[in-house]
Amino acid sequence: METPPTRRPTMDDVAARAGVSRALVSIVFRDLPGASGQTRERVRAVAAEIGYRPDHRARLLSRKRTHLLGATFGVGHEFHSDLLSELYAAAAGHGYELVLSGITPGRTESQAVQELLSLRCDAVILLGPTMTAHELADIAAFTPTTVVARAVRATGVDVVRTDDVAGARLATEHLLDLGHRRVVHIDGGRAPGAAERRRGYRLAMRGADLDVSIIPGGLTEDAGADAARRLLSDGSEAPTAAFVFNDASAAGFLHAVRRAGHSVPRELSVVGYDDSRLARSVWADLTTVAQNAPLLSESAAELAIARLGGEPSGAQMLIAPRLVVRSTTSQPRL
Amino acid sequence: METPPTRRPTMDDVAARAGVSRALVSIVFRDLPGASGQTRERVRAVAAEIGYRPDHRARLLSRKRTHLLGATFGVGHEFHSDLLSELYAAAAGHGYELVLSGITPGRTESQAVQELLSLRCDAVILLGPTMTAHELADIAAFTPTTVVARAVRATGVDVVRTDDVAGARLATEHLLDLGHRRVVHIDGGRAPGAAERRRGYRLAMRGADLDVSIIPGGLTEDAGADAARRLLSDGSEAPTAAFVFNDASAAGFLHAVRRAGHSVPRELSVVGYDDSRLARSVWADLTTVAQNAPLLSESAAELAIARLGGEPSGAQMLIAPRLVVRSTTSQPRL
DNA sequence: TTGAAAGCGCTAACAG
DNA sequence: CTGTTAGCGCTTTCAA
Repeated sequence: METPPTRRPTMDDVAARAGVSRALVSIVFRDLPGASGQTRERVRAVAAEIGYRPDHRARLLSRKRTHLLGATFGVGHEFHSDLLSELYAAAAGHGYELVLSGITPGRTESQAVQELLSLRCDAVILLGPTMTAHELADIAAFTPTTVVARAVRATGVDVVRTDDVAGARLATEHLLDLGHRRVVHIDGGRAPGAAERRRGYRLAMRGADLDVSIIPGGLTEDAGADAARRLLSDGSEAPTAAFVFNDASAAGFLHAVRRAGHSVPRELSVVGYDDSRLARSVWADLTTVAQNAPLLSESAAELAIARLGGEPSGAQMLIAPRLVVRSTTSQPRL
Repeated sequence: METPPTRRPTMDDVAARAGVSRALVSIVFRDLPGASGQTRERVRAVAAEIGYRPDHRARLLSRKRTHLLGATFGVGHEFHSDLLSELYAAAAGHGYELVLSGITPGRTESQAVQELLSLRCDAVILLGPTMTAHELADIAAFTPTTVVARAVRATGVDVVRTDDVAGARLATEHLLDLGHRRVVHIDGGRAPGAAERRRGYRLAMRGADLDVSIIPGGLTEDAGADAARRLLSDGSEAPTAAFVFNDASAAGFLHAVRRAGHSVPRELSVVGYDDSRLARSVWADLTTVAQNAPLLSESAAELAIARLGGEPSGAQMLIAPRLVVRSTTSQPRL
């Protein structure tokens, strides 16, 4: 076993040892034309021998374009993780590298973005940012900026997001198609996407000439459970189906409903939103609406890169979601 | 609104405009002694005015130590997310910066590590790596390496992990303390940690002079459900409690048991492992064993940094887990 | 094909 | 307190 060298080998070391110039080594490592096959092999062999790896920092510094795509994401946010996986693939597919910057309770969105900017990322992709349109515009003034999964209009920023109106329609119309007539919506209050989902629900109900009934909800299991309790103790005519803002809330809702002795889907059908791990669990096995993570990511990467190519900004791209039918929906009991 | 400049301002621009030397600007931005309060203010003001931000790449390149801590993690891995949050805090607390490198289906562990190495991170922290001890040793030969949440012995690498033997004992003894005597363990096969958990279970049972009964399981809900079905259809005397390898498997187990008409915890107590989101859901509300993510992360960061200070490698640090009692365990029915 | 020279934007070590 | 002088390890001309 080799003893660790005091200094990591540099391109010069490789060049010297291989008996060529440093520029040549650079060419070989970037797979550019300008070196004979023989030379290439020799250079690579020498590099491997002395354990040389190109220094990323130096490379970035000397290039005009860094070919770095920066992405901020919520650490622990399930959906962001899905997006990141695809983003890695999309970036690589376009010859870019992805640099991550996580947002945690102790690390603000702004800090996360600043890190990416000081690395001189060519463009930044922000997953579900919560900052103001103004702050976003400030960032976009210096760096091509693409926002994913949030509806905003800010000068200079591109937006890619799921068509939540369509998603809510999909969910609601699924219930209507099954024959339900009294369908309620447990909403997400002021959460991002909540307004769109209410709208989609309303459109579907009105389209079928049915009464709209929106119950205040939230994003958590507790919120869903609360809504269920209120709904069940309500004197009015009981609904036969509910479309809930997201999976977490739907899970709480589901649990409370079953707890109260009602059978799902026999007495009440339930649809969630997000297709999260929870929705897929054997217990919930929830009918839900899935966002198209691969397409969202691919589109975001493409938009960002297009901007680098001089494309004008301001795109607002809507991606269609799809319905995932599981076991919490069925025809209403006669 | 200002038009975006063609070229980002550099330290020289700030220096020129503030009428000072570049070195001074550098001092101001690094908060080093050697500049008057007045000068500091003026420099900062000018910098803000022309929109200057220090260039990270250049900074890294010129420093001997990069003060970068690299971390690889499984994108979408819930527990890794917990660790990352804490790692960000721990790194910042020690004056280091954290660089993330994600592992996805399309991006191997090795690629992820290589990226960190080519950024010249001072040290790398690998969350639950699956590579061989040999591969780990190869990395550690060049860069201080700390492995988190996996039991390995590789020359040059430090390891921080949860004491799974203790965790399994905790879980089993909780059941014994409640008065259970027929306690089975649904194991995790060859998964990391499975051997330790079997061992902890065995120790606890033998310590109480009880019969050991280990049922082959796995890591998924399906595996847990399968194990439950096998257990229930088994002719032998039914157990009153089960300690399951992890929360996912426990959830599947739980569901299958209830499906079969048995009441949890009245007829059968269940304990999981991990304290995942699933365990906390209103539905499962699973008694489980929680790893100490903050301490794991803090320890990993400290070990890594200690190594940079010349500390010898090879530490094997065990962190104590803790029991989280929820609603799936109770005294056995009389 | 190859080599020499000039940066990229910063930090570091000294001399004023 | 301030300025000068070297690099850090690579890419990028431009000539040979």
